[in-house]
Amino acid sequence: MGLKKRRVKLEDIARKLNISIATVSRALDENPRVKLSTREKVLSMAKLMGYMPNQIAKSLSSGKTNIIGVLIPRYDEPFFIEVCRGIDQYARRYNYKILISSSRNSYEFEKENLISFEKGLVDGVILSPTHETENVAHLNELIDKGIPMVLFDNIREEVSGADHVMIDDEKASFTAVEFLIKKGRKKIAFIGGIKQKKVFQDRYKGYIAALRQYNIPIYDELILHCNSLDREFEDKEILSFFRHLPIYPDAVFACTDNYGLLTMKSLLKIGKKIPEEVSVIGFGDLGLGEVFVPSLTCVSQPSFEMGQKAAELLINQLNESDDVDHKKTILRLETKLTQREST
Amino acid sequence: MGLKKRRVKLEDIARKLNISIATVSRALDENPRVKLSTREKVLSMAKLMGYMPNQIAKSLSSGKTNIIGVLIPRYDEPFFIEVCRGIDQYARRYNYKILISSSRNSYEFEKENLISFEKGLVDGVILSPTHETENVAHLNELIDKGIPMVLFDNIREEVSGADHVMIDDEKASFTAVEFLIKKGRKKIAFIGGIKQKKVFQDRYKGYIAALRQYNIPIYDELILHCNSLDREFEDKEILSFFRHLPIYPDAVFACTDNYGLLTMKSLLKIGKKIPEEVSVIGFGDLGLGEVFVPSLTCVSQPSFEMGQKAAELLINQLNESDDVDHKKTILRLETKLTQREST
DNA sequence: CTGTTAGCGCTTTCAA
DNA sequence: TTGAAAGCGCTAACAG
Repeated sequence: MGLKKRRVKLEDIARKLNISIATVSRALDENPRVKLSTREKVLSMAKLMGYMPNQIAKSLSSGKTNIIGVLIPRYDEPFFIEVCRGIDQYARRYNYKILISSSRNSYEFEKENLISFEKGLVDGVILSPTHETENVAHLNELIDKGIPMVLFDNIREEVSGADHVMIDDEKASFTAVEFLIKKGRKKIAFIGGIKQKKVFQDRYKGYIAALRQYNIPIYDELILHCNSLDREFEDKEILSFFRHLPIYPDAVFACTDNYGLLTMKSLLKIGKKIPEEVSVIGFGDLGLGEVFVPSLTCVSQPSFEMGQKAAELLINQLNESDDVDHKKTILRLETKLTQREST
Repeated sequence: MGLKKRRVKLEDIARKLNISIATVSRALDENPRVKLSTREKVLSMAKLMGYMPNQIAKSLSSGKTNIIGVLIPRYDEPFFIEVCRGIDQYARRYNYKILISSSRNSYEFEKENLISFEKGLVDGVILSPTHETENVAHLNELIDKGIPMVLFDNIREEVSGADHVMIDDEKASFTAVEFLIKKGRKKIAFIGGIKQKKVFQDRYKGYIAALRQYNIPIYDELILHCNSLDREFEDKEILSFFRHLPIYPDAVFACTDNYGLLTMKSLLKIGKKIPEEVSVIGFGDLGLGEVFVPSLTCVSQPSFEMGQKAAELLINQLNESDDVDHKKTILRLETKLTQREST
């Protein structure tokens, strides 16, 4: 207690062994250019003295931090957490750590966070731009400064220097709505998210495309683009939507699981039977839908895998030599429809 | 493109302005010992040249990284994410970033992660030990090496050098069960978590204490200590428990919200009416319980605040001078019972 | 108010 | 196979 022992460093080991710092460094690196006996001496002395390398010094010297910056729009969205888990799992294998930040759905915070990523703490960045992000100059700037980037979820194809990981939202939605149609549903409501987000635009397109293809009438009154960014307000917005419908849907396609659950909650409140009177499909599939009674049929999105793939792409970029121009990769992952009790 | 511009550094600005690096450094620091005109020159030149400080170099030189390491047992538990949000929100105000890792409920991974925290990347650590963690030597070791630590959730009072943030689990449970008793319930089941976790032990104690105090019989058959560490198995374990009960409870006190939801799901499956035939109370309160139909009454735990407080305590420690011995703080936060439809 | 200089702990040429 | 020494970019003590 109190006797704050100074950290052991290479120099200490070197002195103890009467050899140079360079040799100690090499030995610890398992560099074959060190005599085996020397290496062993160093290794055991290091252990004996409780040597612990200084990551910061290493980074300064090597120019690599082995940290990946991850920027998500919000923490309280299981999808993003799941993606982070995937990133973490993959990154860990390659000795990278992840530094997660939230842009809290704000373009300003996003910029702020990216600036802090510019300060050399991270080797690369994985991010999902906020819905507010119209101008992507800050992203391109970062890339120009030589910081590799991978985008996922709300991707922006204009960012030509970044890799992209996505799903085919339009197709997935089409399939989900088609499924409802084939079950004989004719008045299918749509609960979408913030219109500025590409994923929501695409899911809407898929919905419309399916209705068109099967000649199902499109009722504007059955379409809601949920604008709330806050759990609490989403709740109210959706409940109020279902309370005041002029015509009643026999199915609902919701653009997220959470919307799907809130939809079911609203319907149950109003006294509708699910799925007898109304079928409901969600989007995401992160465990919540499974617990609910009735459990929620939904488009299963490979969130964890998205994270893994994003990490893989980023680490690949990090290993590319600096002087070849990066050729952009766009990865489209598969989704599937998971059928449960709500349809 | 391609022309990977070298990063601007202090030296570049200094040379351009024909002044010393030190002056540039001071000017950028808003150090008052720099003539105003010089500072302005430096500032505008820095902006002009697109200077961005190198965080790593700063850290090496200053001995501070402004990073807080956070170690949680798992990511897929909203409680931990919420705590992280709290930490993040507070830390951010003091210019700290957080580096989150998961020990994946394993003692070995916990040790591994702590070792990586020893490498100088973080200034301090906030953690919730895993249930497997019996020996806490690795925690004390880290503290001895001068790395401040704050424990939360599954705290270990033996770790005398760390601050603790907790709630009074026993009291909170007592109150919850008492509430059920006062509603006239007499056969109250208990769904607990891993027995090795202090929080679950305490919640169990509170449950027993309440029953004793009100002379309610304790049925061993109505007590389940859920051992699963995995969402999927928890589900099965609980469903099977309720399927095979010899006597039927008129209330259930579940030690987490998730258990509460799974309990309701099981009960609904079996055809029980909630709350008419069985009341259910959960523990945590992180939004899920609110969506479910019926919504879940539960003990509201201030998760976000726990994070904030943990960060506050840690940052306080970081600001203490190194040579005074740290006096341990134990913070106990308030819980409350949030009544919803399930009781 | 400003400059000089010695580190921070490690990596990595270059020589020996 | 090893060592000496020059950085990596920044801070801070000291001198002026």
